[in-house]
Amino acid sequence: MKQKQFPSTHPGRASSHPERTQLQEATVAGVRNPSLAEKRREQICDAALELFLQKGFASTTIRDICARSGVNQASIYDYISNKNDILRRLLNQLWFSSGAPSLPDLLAEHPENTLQENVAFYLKEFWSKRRKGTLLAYRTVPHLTKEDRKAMRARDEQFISRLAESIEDLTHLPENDPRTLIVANLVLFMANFGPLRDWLHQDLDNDMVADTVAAAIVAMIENLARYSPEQSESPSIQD
Amino acid sequence: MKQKQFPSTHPGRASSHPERTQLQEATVAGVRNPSLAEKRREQICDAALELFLQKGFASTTIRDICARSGVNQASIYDYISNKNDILRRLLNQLWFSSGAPSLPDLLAEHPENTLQENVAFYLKEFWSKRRKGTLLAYRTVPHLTKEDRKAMRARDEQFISRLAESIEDLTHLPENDPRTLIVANLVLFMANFGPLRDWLHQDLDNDMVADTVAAAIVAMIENLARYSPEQSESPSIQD
DNA sequence: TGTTTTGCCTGACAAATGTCAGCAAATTGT
DNA sequence: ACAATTTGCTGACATTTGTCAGGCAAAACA
Repeated sequence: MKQKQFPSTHPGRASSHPERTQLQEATVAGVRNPSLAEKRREQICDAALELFLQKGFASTTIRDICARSGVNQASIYDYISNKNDILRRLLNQLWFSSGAPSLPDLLAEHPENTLQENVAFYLKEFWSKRRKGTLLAYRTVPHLTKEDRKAMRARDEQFISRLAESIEDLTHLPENDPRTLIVANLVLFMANFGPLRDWLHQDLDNDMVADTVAAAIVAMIENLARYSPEQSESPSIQD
Repeated sequence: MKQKQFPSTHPGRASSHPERTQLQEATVAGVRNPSLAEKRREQICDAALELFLQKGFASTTIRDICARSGVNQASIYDYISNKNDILRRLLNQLWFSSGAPSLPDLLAEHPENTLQENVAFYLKEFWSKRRKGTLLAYRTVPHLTKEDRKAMRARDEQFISRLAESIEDLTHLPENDPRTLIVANLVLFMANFGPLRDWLHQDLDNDMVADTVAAAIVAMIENLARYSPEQSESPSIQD
């Protein structure tokens, strides 16, 4: 109940994993029953997410979260170790393990579709499954530690380099051409387009936006391929 | 010194201007000398901006701002009326009157350049002149009032519809085709690309990114033009 | 039924925060 | 040099905040 126990007090331990694939969650020993603890943590995180998106992290109080989740102000510390811990747990589930697909996987699994179709599908999935994660991440950067930011960037860069490889294949650009990286960045960025802009713009049809953006991405990639050194004439992008 | 005087206590007055073109700044009568007041306000805003971007709005305290700007904790209220007022003043100068050019103007003033050159120039200017404004805006949304958000959106939408008109001209798409609007949105969004992503990615050459993004935008627009109903064969985009 | 365990909650504390009253210091005008 | 005005500042206020100690009731167990 009272005694919390912090993870990896061994200082050398954390850095033995060179790339952490998640953010460190404090282990809290307030409540014995693990399934109950999990259930409460879910309540807490659900409430916190809504509030963080609505009012921002810093001006959401523990009292707000308790009121909304129905958990008592004292009890909450039996399930989470502090306010930042809630944020980390949220990012773990929304940023690191959101159900959003990856474009390279999609291309490999559905070669029967055109590039444009696959990209459009990818965008729609991403926008619906990662909306909140993206919003939360972009808005709470200042409240994250340097290490957490680094872990998040690492995750993104992993996506991006896989994407860059795909683009390399599509365009036949050489491996060291930085433009594949840039375009990969751009694609990921456009995948964020919906969530990030929705505070500004909510009156456009989502599917049509996705289709237009997909067309734009395809045009981008085709344009890159057109100036590839290996194939200067209309390369075969359609797979 | 002590007496503050708040603007437009007449409730009906503010809404007589249908589109406010800035955010409401409280008039503070603490200090008589207007140039001194302006100088102090600048100190305060400069310090506040750095801190807001570093630590976020809510967790930056008035004491932080005072320490950094050299203004006394009590005196600060002789120059600004409250913490939110600082944010509004910052957004007024960084969002509403940043020196960033508009792409339609650029196209009109420099018809001797290619579309790609103009777009690339636009992006570089935007990224350098509007970087902080964009970051600040996107991160502080939750702390703005509904009216303020509306005013900011209005500003953006004004840009976007002018841009959509330009794209209409370039692509010869009909006026009611929503894709021009979507592409205009995308262009503005990509103009935000640099600032927003720099917490994730700082190791790419800025100019090369701008050139590649410009190429992507041009490809997007050409692609749109290619399927325009009026000109189905390679339309003349180069001006 | 009596005891022990487990989860919940009332109440509170120390620290931090936005805000300012009222006075001291400096500047200005004469 | 003096008075009047303008600016700067010490110190403090009421609140809000994150966090928890310690007790209480219900459930599990004997």
